[in-house]
Amino acid sequence: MMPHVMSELPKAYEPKHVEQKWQERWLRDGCFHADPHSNKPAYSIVIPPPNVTGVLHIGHVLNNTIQDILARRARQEGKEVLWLPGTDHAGIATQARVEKELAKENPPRTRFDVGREEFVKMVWDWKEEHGGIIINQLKKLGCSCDWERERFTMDSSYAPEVARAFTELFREGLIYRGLKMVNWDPVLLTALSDEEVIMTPSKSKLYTIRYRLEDDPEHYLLVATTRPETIMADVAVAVNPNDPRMAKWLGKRVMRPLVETPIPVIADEHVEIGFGTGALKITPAHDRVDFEVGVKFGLEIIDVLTPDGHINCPACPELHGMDRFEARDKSIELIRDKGLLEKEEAYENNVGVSQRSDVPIEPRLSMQWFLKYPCVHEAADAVEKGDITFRPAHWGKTYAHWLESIRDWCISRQLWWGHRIPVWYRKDLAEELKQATKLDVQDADAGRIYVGPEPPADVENWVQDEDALDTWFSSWLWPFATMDAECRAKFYPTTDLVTGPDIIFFWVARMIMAGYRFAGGKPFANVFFTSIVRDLLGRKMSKSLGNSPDPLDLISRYGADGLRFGLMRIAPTGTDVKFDEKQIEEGKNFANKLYNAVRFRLMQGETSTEPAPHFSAVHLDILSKLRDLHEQVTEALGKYEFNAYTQALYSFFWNEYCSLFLEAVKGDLREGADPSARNATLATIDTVLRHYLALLAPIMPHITEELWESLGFAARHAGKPLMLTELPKAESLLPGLEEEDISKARIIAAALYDAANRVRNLKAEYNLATNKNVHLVLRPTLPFGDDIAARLALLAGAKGTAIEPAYTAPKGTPSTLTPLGEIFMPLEGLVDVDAEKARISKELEKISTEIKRSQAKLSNESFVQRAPADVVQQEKERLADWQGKKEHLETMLAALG
RNA sequence: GCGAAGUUAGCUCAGUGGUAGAGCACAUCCUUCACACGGAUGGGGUCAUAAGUUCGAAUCUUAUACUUCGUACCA
Repeated sequence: MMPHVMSELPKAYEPKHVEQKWQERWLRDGCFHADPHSNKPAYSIVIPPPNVTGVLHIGHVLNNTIQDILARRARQEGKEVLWLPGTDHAGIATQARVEKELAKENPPRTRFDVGREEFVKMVWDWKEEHGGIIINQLKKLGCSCDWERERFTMDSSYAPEVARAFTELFREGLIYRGLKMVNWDPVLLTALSDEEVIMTPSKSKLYTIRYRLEDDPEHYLLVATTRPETIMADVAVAVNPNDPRMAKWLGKRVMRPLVETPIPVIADEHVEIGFGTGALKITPAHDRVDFEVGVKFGLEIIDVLTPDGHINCPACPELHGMDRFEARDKSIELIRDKGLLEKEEAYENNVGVSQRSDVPIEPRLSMQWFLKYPCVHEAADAVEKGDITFRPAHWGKTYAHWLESIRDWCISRQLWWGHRIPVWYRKDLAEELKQATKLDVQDADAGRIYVGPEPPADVENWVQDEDALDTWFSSWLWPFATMDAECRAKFYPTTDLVTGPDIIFFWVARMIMAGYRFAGGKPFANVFFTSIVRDLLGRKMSKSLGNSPDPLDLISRYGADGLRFGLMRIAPTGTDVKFDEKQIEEGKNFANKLYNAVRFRLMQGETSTEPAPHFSAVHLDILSKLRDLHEQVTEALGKYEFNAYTQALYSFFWNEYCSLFLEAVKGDLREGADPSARNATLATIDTVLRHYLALLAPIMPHITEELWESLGFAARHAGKPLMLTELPKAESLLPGLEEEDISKARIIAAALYDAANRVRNLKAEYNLATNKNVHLVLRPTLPFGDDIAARLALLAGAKGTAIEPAYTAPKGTPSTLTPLGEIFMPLEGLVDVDAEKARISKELEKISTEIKRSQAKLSNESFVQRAPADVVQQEKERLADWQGKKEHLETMLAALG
């Protein structure tokens, strides 16, 4: 590349075209493709499949950037990498999406108007048309997934796995149909699992109601409730048998306040003595605990609610047909009118809310399919014993706790979109089977029902179950159901799983169980739980709050690389992260810095990949720091510390390379410079860039690829893209050098940079403009190379540095003590003795406090005796250093008179 | 109720026993031929509070307060 061409490059980096170009090229060249026949060691990740209805949000960016870093780094390390992408059919969300479209039609329609078959077809059509959105967004982020292997949880290759899993678990007796209390969503009209119900503290009222004694209406029992609208379904009042105040009521009967009927007072330990009035109304149809009590006492179950949450109680015409919340107020009105309301008070309790529809769920007695979880012990052991590693480790506790108190999973949903339950009922027994309170493998053996991945041969004599399976019943198979036999042989179990801790039960725990049950072992070796991204007020990102930044918008303004880098830089390993767009801007600024540093190199002519000859301490210094960077990067990634990884890359490049090294060597590149200095500097730059771009590539894949090519490095690797080029070895830096020489060089370089800082500082103290060219005189105390004085002048913004071991400064000349030696800054005719006196006095003051502190420490007997020798030694040196400075300043002050 | 994580500069966060850090923001200066998406300098912190362990604590222990999350059958 010719210099004059490069200098025509724009001054600011424009990510848009570069990123698009490389995304296309990577795809064109099949760079993301995983080869199951490769003899390289395998590295694999399956993507947590986003909902097919989803659009990319900032959580996805965090999650997938991490996966991409891991995958890209693994490729550089010579692994055969599979990152398997795909989407989840997301039963409820997707069905709701299409139902919404139907409702918008004129006239509006429901799925029942359309019919099951037609409706499912409509959802498929919708999926084909809109389902690719999030996949395309992931591509824009630069994700290096093997897109040829994109999977969908309802693919023709995936669905049979789901049915097979169901069938096997059924045959094993782990799946059964039963009439049980479930969480019922009155809006979506389906059962939900316990995990889909969010317990939400909410403000409600606690009503205390009088239940009159059957034989003696003047006396009444007080009962507290938050749900008076279900009072017509009361079948008993329970008190604690150990409650002395309640003993007299036992065996009596009281009148139910609405739809008046006598009901018994029974004794049950469930009732807490100190709470409320000590008496609990028992409504078995509408409360989980009450249901258990009802079963225990053989009580009647009276259901007074319709599936959609309206009162169904013709015996109470005032409430019949009313919405459950309106009925709550109305029922209290009726009770008050009867003089049966003792009091009402404000109250806060936990209400179960549907995760999907956001309305309070109803406990409801319902016929559903349930799963007793398989391989619970194996799953618990795997994490407990470290066969699967959780990071951060503390999530293991949450996981173990859930497994300990695990309850059967309600897996049937009253939906149409999803995997239909692979169960068929004999037509001639249909009515009988419908009523059966329990169906299991015995009924299949008896030929009453049929369960299998394929429909029964004489399907016309059977009728299939209407329900679909919970979406998670398909996603829990994801790590292996997405792979064919060949792929499984190479890539299962997967290496890493990267996901949010919010789906530890929904997904992670269930996948582990499924792995042991169906795939012969754990599904992954490591789980990395990301932080949850919040807004600056600490709130969760949500559509309704409108606080969720659009990643596509961020990409268009900061570049995908900038977004990735900025986000990683603030993503801590264990806690939540507050999203601040300023941080993303940092990522963009960094990309620009990198681009310009490379542009600067390109202006100097062609690059080479020859090893760098070492000309000066500054060259050795930067190469040695680069070697450290290799180590830091490897260590940080090994510990999944992505912010440490990013921070190390950032500070090496910006501070060490650009601010110090490049500024120190610029003189070598100017006209008339020593040719060997020029060669050494260019070769060092090329070496640094070659290694650095490779280290940075996993997190900023596009810009590094572009610069790698511009610098001509790709051409030297047979045109291979950086992403497929093996990582340069740290050991190739500084070959054949003694560590002692390297550390000497680092000491000199550090002294140089420190001295430059002190001079700049001195200039600022004298209010000299940065661009004011002063002269420096150095009285050296450290042996260093010939080039150092010139570099000092360059770094400090001086015209030159004269080395004069016997220099005597004119009175009042500003000076500073540096590790290189004493540096004077003669100012022609501008010496302000008073100002200099003041400056020195101020500095002396600071130093005195440091000396005092240090002396106090060293005169402490127990410190000197008990602290390790090196710490004491260090403290002594520190004190000596301060004292030297003090003497120097005092001499100067004295000289000023 | 129980459990977990957190509390460090105005903001977002690093920092696990030995002189408190980064970036942003702020103030002053600089458009010097890679970069103003930049450079230089500077101000700014009783490391939530209290007690303890230690020669020495942001760091280890314990308690307290607050924040967030998970979990529990409280009408």
